[in-house]
Amino acid sequence: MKSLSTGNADPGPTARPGSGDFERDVHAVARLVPFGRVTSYGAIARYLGAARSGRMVGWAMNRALGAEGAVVPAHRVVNRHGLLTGRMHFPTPTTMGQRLRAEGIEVRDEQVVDFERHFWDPSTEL
DNA sequence: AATGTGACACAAT
DNA sequence: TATTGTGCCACAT
Repeated sequence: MKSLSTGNADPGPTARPGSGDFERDVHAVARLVPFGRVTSYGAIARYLGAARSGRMVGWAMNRALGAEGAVVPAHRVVNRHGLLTGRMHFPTPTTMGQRLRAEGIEVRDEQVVDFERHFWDPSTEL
């Protein structure tokens, strides 16, 4: 019985099945990125079967920051060039680079140095 | 309801 | 080689 007065409980925005799975999957992979390593949006998207949906990965990360930025190392996710494209979405534009440096990753001019050396591909490593 | 924008990536020109 | 256009899907206006 519902009895719920008028507006139901409303589990939350975008709580529908399907899209929520994708987002959660992205978070799962992001958490699997080892310390001192980085991956790319495209790599995650491809691993999930959405090779051309890198943008959605970014959106999922954005949500992670507000929801559980502490458990989802979004700073380890950069674009395919190793560029810290998502730095503007962090508390401060420098947070992303600082965190990477704290993990021993060299960051130069908003870009990961030796990106390939630190690159972690879920399709290959996982 | 429709249009525009976006933490990307790739093909075509 | 650089630029432009397209696909992807969700969200903001």
